[in-house]
Amino acid sequence: MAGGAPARPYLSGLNPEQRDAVESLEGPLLVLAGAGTGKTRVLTTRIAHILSTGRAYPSQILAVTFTNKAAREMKERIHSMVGDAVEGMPWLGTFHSIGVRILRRHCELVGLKSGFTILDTDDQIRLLKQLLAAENIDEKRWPARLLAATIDGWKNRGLSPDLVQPGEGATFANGRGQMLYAAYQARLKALNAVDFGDLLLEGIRLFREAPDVLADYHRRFKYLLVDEYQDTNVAQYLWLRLLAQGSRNVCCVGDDDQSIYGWRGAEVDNILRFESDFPGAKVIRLERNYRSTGHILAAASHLIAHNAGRLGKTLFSEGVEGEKVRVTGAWDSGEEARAVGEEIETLQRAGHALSQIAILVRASFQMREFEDRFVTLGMPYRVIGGPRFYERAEIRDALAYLRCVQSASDDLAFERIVNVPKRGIGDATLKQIHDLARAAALPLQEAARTLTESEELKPKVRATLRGLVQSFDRWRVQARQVPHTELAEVVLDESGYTEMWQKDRSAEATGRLENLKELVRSMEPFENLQGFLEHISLVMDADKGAGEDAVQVMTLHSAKGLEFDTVYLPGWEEGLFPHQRALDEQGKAGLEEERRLAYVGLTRARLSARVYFASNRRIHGLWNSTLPSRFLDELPDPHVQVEESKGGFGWGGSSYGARTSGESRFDRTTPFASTYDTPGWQRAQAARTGSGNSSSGGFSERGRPFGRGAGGAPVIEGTLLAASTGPKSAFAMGERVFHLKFGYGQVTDIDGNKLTVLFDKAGEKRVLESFLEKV
DNA sequence: GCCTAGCCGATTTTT
DNA sequence: TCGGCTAGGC
Repeated sequence: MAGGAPARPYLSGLNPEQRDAVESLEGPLLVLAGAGTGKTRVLTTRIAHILSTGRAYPSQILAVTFTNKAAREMKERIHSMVGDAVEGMPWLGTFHSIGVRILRRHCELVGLKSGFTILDTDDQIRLLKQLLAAENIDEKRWPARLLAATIDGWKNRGLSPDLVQPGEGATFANGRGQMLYAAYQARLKALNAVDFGDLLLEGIRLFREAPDVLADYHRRFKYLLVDEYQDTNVAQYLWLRLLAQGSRNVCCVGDDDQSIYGWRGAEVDNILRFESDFPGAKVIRLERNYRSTGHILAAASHLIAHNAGRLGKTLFSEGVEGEKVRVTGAWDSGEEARAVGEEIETLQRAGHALSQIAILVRASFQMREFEDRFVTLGMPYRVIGGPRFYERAEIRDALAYLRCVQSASDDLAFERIVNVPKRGIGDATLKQIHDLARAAALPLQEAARTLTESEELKPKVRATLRGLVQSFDRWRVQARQVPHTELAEVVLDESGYTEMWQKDRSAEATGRLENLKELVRSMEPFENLQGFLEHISLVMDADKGAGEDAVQVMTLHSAKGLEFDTVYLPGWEEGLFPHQRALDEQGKAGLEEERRLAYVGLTRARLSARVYFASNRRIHGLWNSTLPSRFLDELPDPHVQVEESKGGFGWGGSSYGARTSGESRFDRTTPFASTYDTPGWQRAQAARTGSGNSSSGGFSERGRPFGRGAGGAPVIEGTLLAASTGPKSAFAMGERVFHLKFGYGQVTDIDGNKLTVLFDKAGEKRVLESFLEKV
């Protein structure tokens, strides 16, 4: 086979480094893949290469990602290269889904029974609340959330209760943290349940305590691949290292400059240490960027160069220089949103696809202002992130019902729905059920049954509780007779759950009912209820409405791995970005992670990156005067263009031209001199709203100083508007031009900064001048 | 057992 | 400023 060297079409089109990364199959390999350097392509091609050279069967490849989305995409891309062979890759998935898969096969070895349940954060917190109550710990002072986070932190670091340092265990509830952790683990075992952290931790324990099991996996996995290695935490690292000790053919792909999840346990150290962890490891750097234009790449590279402790990469591109990174100051967050909204309208009129425009914010509260603006403008937008489908209350309630049907011993599920919809079974009754359950060592459902057979409950409560228990009995019988989707409908109807939302007059109720229908629909591909439930806790994200043409609004964190033609980066102000808390809690490390976040933001842009900052922002309801982010000063002059916000009031600082040494480009040169209730401000407010009512605005009573300096742009709106109409086009009719996406073409019409170009390949398009290069 | 007024806290998020 | 959660009244 090797001699015949059949044509390998998938290898063509790879650059030399990428090709090296694909073909270096033996031994440990670290691929340092900068932003936009074709990392996913390398991973998927490598798998295709392993398969098509016959070095391993699909079932002998372990490929791990962090998110289901990444796993799905990888699967799709491999499929497009090697076809159905990918169907035989059971070990392509997230750390957690592979973790469960392994645990399910050997659960008895770690003290779990088959069919154990996986708790999500919500269940986890309810469990911890019970523990805290049992220990008489004031939940006000020591919230269950905090304990959950602490325990998660320990699990992320691979620490079981006995390994937690006594000093650390003392941090929660006056030294009872460790004890609570141990108690929590004991409760989980009793419930035959695990949480997300356990999926890895118990796996590690399994491998350590059952060497023959580990050896079996060593024989099985000939090749291991890990995506986003910079995001792995200690537990994932340990888990992986144990598995990789077999073949040692482990390939980790990542970018230390894009490590932005330190706060949830990711250890950049894992990637920095790779070479010492895996002696003889080969390191390949992917530095050729295929995504962004020259100015954007240069700006991002200079920014990230301010971080110490990097492995260091120098990204370069062979593309056009493109447009400079634009930095725009706005007076306040409202003006920021208005300016962005206006720009997007212009782009839209020029034929720019809205789905190729993204607004990336540091914190989700920033989204609101943009949403409000878009609603006013009638601009289609889509918020990415937020509560996911399976996290919604109605979905979890529905799932809890189904879990109760599936397993009469699922206490957490029973507890969740015993009084949803309200049936008059309150805390007092629940406590009785609990007490009996504990005393008789029964599941809650059985304890409830026993209780209804006694005289202890009031007749009314007794009847409803008995009704519920009998319903579950009935549904369990039906589960064996009707398809699981039908069963779900029956359960939701007969339990009164659907009715509860039908009666609800609130705005969200219709959406919730929709979601319930969607849930039932999503059950269809599964064979039975059990199969569905096993899957649901780990893999359930509805990627609905991805196709529509709308502006994408999301946090910087959720933008990682994505790319857009035009990216807006608002809110670059000290305190917000870098975020004050990151600085307070993590110091220099926090600052560097924030800087990586800025780097991630900039490198999402293909053609245009537009940074904004506001001089005034409302935080927790109070107006604060803010300073431009230090990151702005770290953007190199030659690649940046600084502007005042159009059609507004600017940011109130000096003009940016005169920068003397040591001084920020954005330092204010004039001290605060005025207040919100100056005639100028009121006139401006009136002009802006068009109402002419000078008492509108609502800021005046605060009497905050504002920083409009004499050196700033003119205050009168009209002046700036006139200026923003812009100079004549730099292009001439008939001129040859280049566009990064459409290629070469000829200018056929000029309308301000919007040009019509007849492209050689793409035909006639209306495009913005800034996307064009002279040739 | 349910309803509602007041209090507290308010980055980032996957599984 | 706003929303989620808790305690206390009915």
